[in-house]
Amino acid sequence: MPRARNGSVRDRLLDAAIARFATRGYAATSIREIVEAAGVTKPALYYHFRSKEGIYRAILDAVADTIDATLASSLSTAGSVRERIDRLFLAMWSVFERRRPAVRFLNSVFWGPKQGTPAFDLRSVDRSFTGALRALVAEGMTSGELRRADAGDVTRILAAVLSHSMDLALVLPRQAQGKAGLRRALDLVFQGLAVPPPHPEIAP
Amino acid sequence: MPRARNGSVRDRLLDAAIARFATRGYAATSIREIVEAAGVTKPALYYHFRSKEGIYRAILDAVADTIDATLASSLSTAGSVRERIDRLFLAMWSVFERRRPAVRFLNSVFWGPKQGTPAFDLRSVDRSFTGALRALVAEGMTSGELRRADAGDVTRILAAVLSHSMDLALVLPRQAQGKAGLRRALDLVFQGLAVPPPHPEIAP
DNA sequence: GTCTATACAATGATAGAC
DNA sequence: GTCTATCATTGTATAGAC
Repeated sequence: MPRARNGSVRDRLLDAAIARFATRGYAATSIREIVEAAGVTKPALYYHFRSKEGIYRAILDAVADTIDATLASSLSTAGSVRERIDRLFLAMWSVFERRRPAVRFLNSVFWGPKQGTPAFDLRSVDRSFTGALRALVAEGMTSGELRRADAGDVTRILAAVLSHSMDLALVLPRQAQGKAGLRRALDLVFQGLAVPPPHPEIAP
Repeated sequence: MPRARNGSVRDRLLDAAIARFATRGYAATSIREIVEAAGVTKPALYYHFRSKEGIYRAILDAVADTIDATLASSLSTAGSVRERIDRLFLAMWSVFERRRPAVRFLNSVFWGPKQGTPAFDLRSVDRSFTGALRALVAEGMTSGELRRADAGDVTRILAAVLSHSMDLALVLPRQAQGKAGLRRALDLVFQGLAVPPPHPEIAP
């Protein structure tokens, strides 16, 4: 007999599937596990999502939409380029904290092996984010706020910092530094890790 | 009838399993796929590795050993801290290029969801690398070569750059920049992305 | 919309011959 | 060491009652 739970059957199925897909992976998660965790039976899942692939797509669609919306709403042009990059990254971090299992799942789909899943193209989400960041970087170079360098290189470094912060929080929480650590990391990459050489004007 | 191939049956099984585990994941890869790709039958795999888990462990053991050995052999104390960090990273990049599928698999085991696999602790490999890098960072701060900051923060930034370079090469090869890109990224993070403020000594 | 019961394919693993 | 043949289990999915 199914156990009574809060929320609609559909939402409980989604939550259960997200949790399992995120921690055990898509291929290793069975329909049986999902429906038991949701407190329903198999036909309920097939009624709402048609197939295992169906619930997979529903999850990815939703989280991709969340990210796109966050991106769109955090791209105001107020402030310096540095301030706008900070704002973008902290908005992404908030999504990550609010929807941790879903973001973890999306991350594993994007970077991980194809676990017998049909192609679900997340590159458009990546392009939206990378494109926005790269535009900010290019603007910073034009305005003289950022050092002139390859805009792609700089974009990749910034993306690496955000991505690695999330990965650490997911896999090695004891090493993770949270939002404050992300801020410190941004400070460091903008400032540079090396001690700067003496300024040319005061050299003999 | 099994197809004749080069190499021992054991090695062919390992190669086939690595390729499948790296691209499709552990859980989504069946014994049948592995043995067919290797040109042998199932009992051959069970003879050499006892179980699916056995071949999984054999692969991870081997690649973890390779990384540990690379780490140990690239830690000479010659040169500046910056030169030694470059040397360490480029050595890791070489392992990555030589054993791309195996490293990809190891990466997915470390960062990805547990795909129904028993615990295989790769944290010791991570600690070896992170520990060596962090020691270099601390030395650079003591000697005045690196800006004083939290050594953990700096270590994480450097690790992020290496990790993200590899991830890009695996998943988005068109965006990846290879070894030269890794060098440029290191230059940028040491130098800093921002234009430095005017030197204090020449300020009014 | 959700259930009970079940169909049917694929999987990990093994016995026993050679 | 490697094969053929086979097994028990698990997996996705569906029919039909309510």
